[in-house]
Amino acid sequence: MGYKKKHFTPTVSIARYKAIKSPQEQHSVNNFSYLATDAAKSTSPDFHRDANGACDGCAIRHVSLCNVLDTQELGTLSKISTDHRKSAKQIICSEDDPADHLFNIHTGVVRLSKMLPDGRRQVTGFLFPGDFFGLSCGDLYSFTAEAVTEVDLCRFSRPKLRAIFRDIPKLGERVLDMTRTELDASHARMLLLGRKTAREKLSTFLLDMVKKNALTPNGAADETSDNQGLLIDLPMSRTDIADFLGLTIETVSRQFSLLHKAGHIELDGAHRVFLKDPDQLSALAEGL
Amino acid sequence: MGYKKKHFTPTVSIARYKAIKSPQEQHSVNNFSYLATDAAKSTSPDFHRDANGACDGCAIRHVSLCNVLDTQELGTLSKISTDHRKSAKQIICSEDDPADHLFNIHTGVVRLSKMLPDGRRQVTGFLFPGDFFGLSCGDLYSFTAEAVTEVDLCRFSRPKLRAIFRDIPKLGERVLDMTRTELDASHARMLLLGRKTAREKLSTFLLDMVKKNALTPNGAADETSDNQGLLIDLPMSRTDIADFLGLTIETVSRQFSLLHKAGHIELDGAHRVFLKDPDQLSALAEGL
DNA sequence: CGGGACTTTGAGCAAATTCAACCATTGTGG
DNA sequence: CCACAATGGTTGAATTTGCTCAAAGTCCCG
Repeated sequence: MGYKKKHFTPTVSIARYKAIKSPQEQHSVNNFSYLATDAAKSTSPDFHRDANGACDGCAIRHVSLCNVLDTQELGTLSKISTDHRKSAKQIICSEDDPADHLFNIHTGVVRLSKMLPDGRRQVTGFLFPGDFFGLSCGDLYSFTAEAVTEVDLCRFSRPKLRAIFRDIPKLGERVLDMTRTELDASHARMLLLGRKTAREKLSTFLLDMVKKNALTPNGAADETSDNQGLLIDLPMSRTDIADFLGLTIETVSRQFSLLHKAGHIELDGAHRVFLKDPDQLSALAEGL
Repeated sequence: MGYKKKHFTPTVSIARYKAIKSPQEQHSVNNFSYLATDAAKSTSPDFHRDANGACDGCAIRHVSLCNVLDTQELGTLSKISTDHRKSAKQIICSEDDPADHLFNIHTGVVRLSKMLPDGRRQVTGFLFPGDFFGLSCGDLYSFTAEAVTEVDLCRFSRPKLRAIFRDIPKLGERVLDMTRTELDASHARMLLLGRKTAREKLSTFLLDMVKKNALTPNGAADETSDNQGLLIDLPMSRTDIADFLGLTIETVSRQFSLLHKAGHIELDGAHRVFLKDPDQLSALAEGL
């Protein structure tokens, strides 16, 4: 862990550092259908607005930060938001850029990451529909956000949103609650990064993804009849998983193979995993 | 690195898991004078109250969450808080205990940590005067808090505080700001835990401690005249540092020695460090 | 001055990394 | 439509960082 890159390859690292700014590469990345509602598949950027431009019909209203608002308040909020679509691999915002906007994820998966000057990367989180990001404390983003799949976002201007927080205190409370939840999760991940073995890390990750899959609107965490096993989708690449867990792609790949050989999981391609016994995996995740 | 403890030694681990509940072992831990105000050295638990029990004279009022309140609001807050003193090594609250209280640190240093069933520990943070903790999102604490030095705390009942948040929205805003800052810091630490080498970890830690020392009331981050070098105190043990950085005590100790041999630091005992060239150390911390 | 807790240092080991080769999938251009 | 280049994933061999085990040195309080 924390092995320093010895032979620094500028092309690769700079490519990763600046990521891919060009908007045309949307191919070759799995577009998990469960991650998009039918509405979101339209070409219109106003994917979740009704005829009046209001958010009433938003599919993720019940899980996102808006879920504490009544229809009228939702109207106020919808007036200061605009909708945006990003294709897979596109950058949404970059570390050290001015933090002008807050983003709320409608469909798709986003990854947040931080980088060291030599290109070593840490993925600090994968975000799913209903999650928001961009509420940095400073004036600059402290992370880079990129689309893992095709993503639909609501974007808010930070100054305007701050004013609305003043008018609707319960919105601030809601954001505080969500931020606290994030902070708790990040402490759990520190335990993972600092103290868990590769096997424990991957087991923990798979179980976390079960929860995220379950939160997805069209919920894909398929549970077989009597709770024997779970099927999950992993939209992100092995590189993303490695950078999330503080490992290399080789180690991640090997641990997948080992979990398979040990009879804990089945693999259907690289992006679909069946957890044969979640309870047993949960024990592995804790080192038991 | 997430090496799993091979030879499980129950006595040690259980001692660490349950930590030391007995209140009488206060000896042998450095009591850094700069961490305590004169008032705090009195035996009275109401160390920062004036004659009316108000917080007007509180030495950390300007850095703690109370700094957005006027005198009257401070009065409201002081009515629902009680003061507590903990000696070094005492537990303040335990993981999975009901989260009834929020704590605000007046003097001293607190560590938050999480544990795995076999005793592996991750210190998720060191807290200094003005910091607060205990605002978990669930009903149970998600961490254990222990006194590193002798500590003075204000304690608030969570339900009562929640009511006050409703009355004084700017207090909620303030807490959100502080929580955001915490979250940013925790993302930076994920980068440290997942991607930095032992030397980079320790260098980063030392520089972080400079900032914390500077925030301390009697500020001990002594800066020599023309910015050549910084002197810092490290109240925590090598074990604490190791568990904070995801390393072993041996590795931490060796890295201290190596930084010394390389001419970057001077050591005065285990708990006082002189950083000869902070800028150079800062480069080391980033892997440059 | 003595004993316990903490820290430092040394020697060998092992988990995860680096380097390298091979395999699978997918999209492109002839 | 197929060959082939490109991207991503898997597997193997050798290396290395940081860990484990062990012993000696410090510091501090009683």
